[in-house]
Amino acid sequence: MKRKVTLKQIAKELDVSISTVSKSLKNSLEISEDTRQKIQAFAKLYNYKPNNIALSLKNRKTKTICIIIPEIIHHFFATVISGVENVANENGYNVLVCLSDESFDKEVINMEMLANGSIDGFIMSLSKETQQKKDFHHIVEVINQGMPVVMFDRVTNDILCDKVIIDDNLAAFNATQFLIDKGFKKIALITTVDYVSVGKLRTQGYVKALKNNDINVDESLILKIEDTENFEPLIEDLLTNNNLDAVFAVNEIFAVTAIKIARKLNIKVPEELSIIGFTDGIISKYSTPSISTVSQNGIKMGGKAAKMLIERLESEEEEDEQYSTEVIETELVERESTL
Amino acid sequence: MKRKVTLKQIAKELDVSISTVSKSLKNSLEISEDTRQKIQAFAKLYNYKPNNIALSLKNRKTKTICIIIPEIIHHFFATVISGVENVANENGYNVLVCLSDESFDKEVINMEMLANGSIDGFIMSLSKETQQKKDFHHIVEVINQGMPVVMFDRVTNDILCDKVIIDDNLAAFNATQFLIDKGFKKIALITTVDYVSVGKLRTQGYVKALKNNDINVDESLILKIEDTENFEPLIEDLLTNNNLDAVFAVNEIFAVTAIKIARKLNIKVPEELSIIGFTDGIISKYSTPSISTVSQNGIKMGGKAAKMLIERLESEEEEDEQYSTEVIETELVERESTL
DNA sequence: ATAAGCTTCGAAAACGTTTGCGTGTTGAAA
DNA sequence: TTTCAACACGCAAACGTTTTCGAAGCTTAT
Repeated sequence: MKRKVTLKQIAKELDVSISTVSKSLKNSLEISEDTRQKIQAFAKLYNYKPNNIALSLKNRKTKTICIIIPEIIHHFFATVISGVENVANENGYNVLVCLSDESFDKEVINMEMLANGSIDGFIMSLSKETQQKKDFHHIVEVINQGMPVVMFDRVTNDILCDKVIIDDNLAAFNATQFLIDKGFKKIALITTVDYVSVGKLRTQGYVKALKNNDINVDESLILKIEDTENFEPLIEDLLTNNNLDAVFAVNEIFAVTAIKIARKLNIKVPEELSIIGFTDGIISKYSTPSISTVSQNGIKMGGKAAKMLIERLESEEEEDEQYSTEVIETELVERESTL
Repeated sequence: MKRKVTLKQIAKELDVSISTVSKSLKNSLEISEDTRQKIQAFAKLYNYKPNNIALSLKNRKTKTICIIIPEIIHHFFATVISGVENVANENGYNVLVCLSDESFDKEVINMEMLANGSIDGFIMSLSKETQQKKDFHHIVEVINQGMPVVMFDRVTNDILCDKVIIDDNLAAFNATQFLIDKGFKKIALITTVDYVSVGKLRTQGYVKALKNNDINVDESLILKIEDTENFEPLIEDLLTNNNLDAVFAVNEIFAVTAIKIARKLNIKVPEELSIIGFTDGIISKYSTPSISTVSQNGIKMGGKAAKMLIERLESEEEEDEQYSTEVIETELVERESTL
């Protein structure tokens, strides 16, 4: 087992100074052709690679960015990571992944732990708990230290920084309008409780679409699901007690569960009930019937977030303080669950 | 914007030496009560946190482990990451995620890039291309440098290191036996090409179960799918041309696709055809009918891998060279797709 | 032969820590 | 008054780089 070789060891072995070795390896003209070649050959032989940690310390940048997400097993977040990884790698950055598990404390701990020079910047989506508490001091602190933060998907207006989102309101509006255009009147909404920013926005879009078409907003058709809840009975009630034309669900799980329950109740999808979901994940694609859904392109979202972060990192020093919010366009993917 | 405060700055401000500050913050008895308190108060006020990079350089350990996986959008790998993250965090480690995209080159680049002090150890699952080429020099090199590597799921016997796997052969055997016990004779297998280690093992388990029960192994019932292939027509042929009793698929996608095609061909699942999948992901759970499947506990697998790696890191220097292979037990989850 | 100008290299600082050891000051004991 | 601990603190090295600057040694021109 041969440990990593350092400049110092090469220098000693070849009886030159450390600086000569360093310069030779960077092909500096200061060093004579002879010594340069000799040193380079030796370095190659021993497979010299500069120590990244030392470089990080010297350059005060780690070429590492951290992405903090609530859950990695949500397909959407996995795709975002994938997008981040892509453009990060292209630019020579590594990606540290932290999971908040929807917990405020874990989010805080992670950020504080890494804000000490370990990484160059954050990409993050807020945990539910953080959104509920509306406590963002940890993020403010990090930003105040001069570390750039890019928020995506679950963002907040209380923080000034770069953001990349989809227009949840508009996307939900469009999905609802799509159903209305099919001639449906009794359209139910299965959504999350309001403190989840995206859930709230999607609810607003749904309501707006109904109102725009002079359809009465029937609160009993709006099912707000608490996170921990066993929601299947609730959906079953919703489908049983109302003679619905269609359902708009703000995520895949709700949508596919609605389908499952419809089947159980002998309600034919899409013949008797159309269903639209949100998030174009594996479930929507492979469900039978496959689910029409609002596709948020996670890869694109992650890629954009990484790009914004890296640009801010490289531009450096200029302190734009001109934060921007990018909106990733969504797309309605029509599949089998809608007429 | 106040940049991070360092020992040096505190020292200057309080007119003491750097070492006094450092020792005070570590509550060293060398320093008088007075100075200690003064310095600690000052440090707290300015929210001093030691620079991790500097510590990493000094200690020659980064408290970061890297997990290299082929794809993050595969639910199984996402759960493994989740498991790794859990126990890593518990032990004060961070997790760097690298995606090989099933590419040999990306795997090599990632490893070489990080083997220079950036991380303390690797957890990895081989890319398909690497398995095909059987070129593991990059892994050998890393290990030879004294950096521990733990392989999981897609492993190879050509490398000596800690491993955590499931008994793919046995799990496939059990799944097949389960179908045989139901009285099925014509059992098809939908699997991957042989160079994917787990695919090969699962195929072997299937064959072994048939032979064990004196059932003729009909090669035309074994469908080996190339990665890039458009496999739907192949599965359709398989289902059309054979009057099958059951199908064993080595992953979720194959299983759910088989269901989809069966529905299209008006073959009722499970009444006329039973289907068992592999990997207990969301698809299996939310598909209709939901899919009976061999569950590999990704969380457990990742957790175990992280534990093994960290133990090796902390034991340190002892150079056990006693590598072990942990087998995570699988479980057959019965759902609606089997009689 | 000497000054000037290259070429070629090394010393040292810097990044931010930790820590063994040396040193100066104090107080008390002799 | 001298001596000697104990106490409180600073120096400096080390981790592995990069880079500025200075200093040799050599060649060339005067």
